Amino acid sequence: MRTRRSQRGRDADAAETPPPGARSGGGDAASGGTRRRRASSSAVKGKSPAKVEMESALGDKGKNVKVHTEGDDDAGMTRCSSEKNSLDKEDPEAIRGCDAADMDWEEGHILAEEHKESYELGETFTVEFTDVPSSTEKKTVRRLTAEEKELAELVHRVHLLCLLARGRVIDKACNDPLIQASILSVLPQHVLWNSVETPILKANELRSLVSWFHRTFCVTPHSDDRGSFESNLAFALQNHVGTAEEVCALSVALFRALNLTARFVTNMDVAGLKPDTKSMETSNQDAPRLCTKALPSSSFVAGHNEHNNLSPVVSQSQDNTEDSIDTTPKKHKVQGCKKSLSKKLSKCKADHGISCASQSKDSSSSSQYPSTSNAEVPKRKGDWEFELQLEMALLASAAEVQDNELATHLNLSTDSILNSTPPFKKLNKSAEAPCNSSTVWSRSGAPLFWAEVFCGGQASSGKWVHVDVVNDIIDGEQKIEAASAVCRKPLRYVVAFAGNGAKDVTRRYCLQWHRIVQGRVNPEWWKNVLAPLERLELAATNDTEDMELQTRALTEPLPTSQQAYKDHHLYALEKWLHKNQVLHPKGPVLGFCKGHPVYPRSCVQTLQSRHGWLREGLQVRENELPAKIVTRPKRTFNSQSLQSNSNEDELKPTLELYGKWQLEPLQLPHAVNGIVPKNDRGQVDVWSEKCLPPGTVHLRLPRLFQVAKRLGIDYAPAMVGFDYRSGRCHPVFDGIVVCSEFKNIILEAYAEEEEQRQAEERKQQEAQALIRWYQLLCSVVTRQRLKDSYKAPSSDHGPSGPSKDSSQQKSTNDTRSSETKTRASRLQEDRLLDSPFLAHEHEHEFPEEDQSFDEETFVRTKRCPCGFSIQVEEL
DNA sequence: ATGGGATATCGTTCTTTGCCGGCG
DNA sequence: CCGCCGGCTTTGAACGATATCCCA
Repeated sequence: MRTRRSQRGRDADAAETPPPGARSGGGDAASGGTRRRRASSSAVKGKSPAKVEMESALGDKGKNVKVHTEGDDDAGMTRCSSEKNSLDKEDPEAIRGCDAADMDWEEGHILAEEHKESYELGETFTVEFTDVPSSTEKKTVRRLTAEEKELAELVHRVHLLCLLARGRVIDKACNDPLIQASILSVLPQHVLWNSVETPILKANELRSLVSWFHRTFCVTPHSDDRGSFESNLAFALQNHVGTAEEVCALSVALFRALNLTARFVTNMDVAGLKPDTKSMETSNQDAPRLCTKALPSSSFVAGHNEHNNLSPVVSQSQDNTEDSIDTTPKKHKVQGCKKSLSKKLSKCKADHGISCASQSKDSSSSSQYPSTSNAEVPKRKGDWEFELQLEMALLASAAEVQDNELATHLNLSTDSILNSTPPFKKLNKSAEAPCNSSTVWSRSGAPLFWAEVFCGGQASSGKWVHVDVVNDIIDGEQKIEAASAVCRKPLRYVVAFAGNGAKDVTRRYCLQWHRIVQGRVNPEWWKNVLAPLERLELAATNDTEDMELQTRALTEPLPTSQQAYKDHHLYALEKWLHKNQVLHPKGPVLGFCKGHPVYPRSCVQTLQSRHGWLREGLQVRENELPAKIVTRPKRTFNSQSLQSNSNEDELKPTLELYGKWQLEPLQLPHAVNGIVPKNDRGQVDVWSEKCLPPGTVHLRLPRLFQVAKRLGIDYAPAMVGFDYRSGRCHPVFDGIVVCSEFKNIILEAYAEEEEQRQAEERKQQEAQALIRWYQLLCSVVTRQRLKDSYKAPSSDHGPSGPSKDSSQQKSTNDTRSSETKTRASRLQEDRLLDSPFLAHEHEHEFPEEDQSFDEETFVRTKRCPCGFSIQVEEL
């Protein structure tokens, strides 16, 4: 048999709603009409077998016939043709004959002879496409739409503003005198540096202070909100337990209480600028990571060195006896911790509605240690981190030591635990790996909050020093970027808060700016947001770090990856230049990347065609050779322009591009004797105000050309651009171009004419209003007259007004033989009288004795006892 | 694990100067 | 008769950006 295929582009249904199996034929993007199909097929890449059932015209007893088609046919087309077959089943011959010329026919094969017979007999058969989707094509490719991107950016911006506001709240709390005084009161004297010996503070002099802070305050993943951040801080201060944010804020308050210039700094954990496609699609896969996020991450860090417990109860019991060692058997504590962890895990999973096999495995592994050593299943990075954090949590809750000196004790105790739980051996090994700062952070969670203290005394020679009391790190600014990347909280916006203001100090912590710049919002917007806050911050800190940040911005090391040079803000590789870019001058070479010379980005010049520069009011100097010649996009000439346009330059397949250094200001012919220089179409192309011939002005007012025409002033329509409608491009005109000397005359005349026109318009409107009032009043009178004429008889039955019963109405009307009306007009009146518009409190009554009839004019006058009278013209 | 090249696909940019019939 | 206005199968091809895959 053969299946019918509609002509491409004719079958709108096929183009708009392809079946799941449809895919673009041949992948030729140039073929007309492929775009829409491509867009829809991209939703589900790959094919599912399409099955089409058809019923032949002649048969009535169904017998299925399978018809297999081969090759890469457009299933959507085939489907539509089969639909049509079923529609036109009354006369298959007619279908065959009617539009066969418009169809492409596609050969198919029938499997067996008997099937063919049954087809001829006209029975139901099935067309089944056997091109089963290959495993590689099954994967769904879901790309983000512009709308989703826009929404994500909006969320990103709002989140940024919220985080900025949050930072200011914290900064304000750090200035609270009560909090400052309180924290000062618990500070032991011995941790302070000798300010007499060293009047200028150096970073390492903060060491003992930071260590004391780190030992004294425990970090919890979350704390109860007590109404205000100040209250939260007070609570944290009282109990020596708080979130990383609160502990960090307390450190800032302490530094400020000690009269140091300090800022609260946060790496804003902001929602992504681009939607997270992975999280949108594969929530199941990411579920373990979600759980990881929900787990208390910050607490692990404190536990690394400190007596930090997951359970707040235990934590508090220790707070009271800070120097005592808990004598509870380790085993109990560890088991308690296991239970609480597994509880948290199951809660976390329940919260996220996750129920997949892998997770239940994770769950069991966390509660049943012997089963964890399932190393056959390859672990993902997230799982690995999760287990690592789990282990650290256990270590933290098992820890009984007070300070670093007892670390060996800690190792012993954890060893004993881990020895009893073989699955954790592997994890323990990794925990014993060389411990640099980034690995510490990777266990503890990303560094999100820290302080900056201004060290070195004078503003000119001083320096902001990174101080992280949560992790007991001083001057670790260079490690933050790597630590954040490991913890999947990449640096994007590091903002320092002081004096109720804020400042973006990302540059200080970011070594590879080009990596983070794609994740940041439009710099212009961000700059505008921060501008007022930066002024406040500057007033509070009086620092001069801008030079330092700028220097950092300009001295970024050369990236080692070639792709990093794509749109790098400082450096460029020739291979990554855009089509309309060129290196001018070609040098100096700053270095090499995989053998390719690296040039400064400032050497990259963007080129434009002659016409492109013309729009900017510039023209190419004489005798300048094009800086670059590129292939011109194939133009879609219509037949007419092909015929009329004999200019060979216009048809050249290449485009000559010129750089800024080859240009001069546009030189256009001057207006002479009040005549506007026009182009050969009798108009002036106004791409911008710079393109106006000298001595002319562009007046953008409607109907202005009529004024110019009336005054006999030379003018030219101003063509400001093109509009593409209905497949053609149309010039767009806006206003006129006239010589400057006529500007005022024209404008005055225009104003005068406009005034007249408006007066005329007003006059017309008033006249129109009069007419409409007259019509309205007439209709009111008519309505009332009709109402009266029909209400009078019904008033006999009571004051209920006109009856809605049409038969009754008719009978009453019949009694009034003197009034002859058509049935149609009566029905109309019924509607009018029923209208709520006519509802009044007083219903007029017109007794027969109060009516008079004028024989000459056939006008009956009816009078209501209330004094209202109405005249009815009787036909 | 990472970088680079190839490929696919989607969104954006560039292109760049009618015709005809109805109606006031 | 003249001028205005609105409706015409809806431009569509190239390019840039980005995601993904595969391989070294």
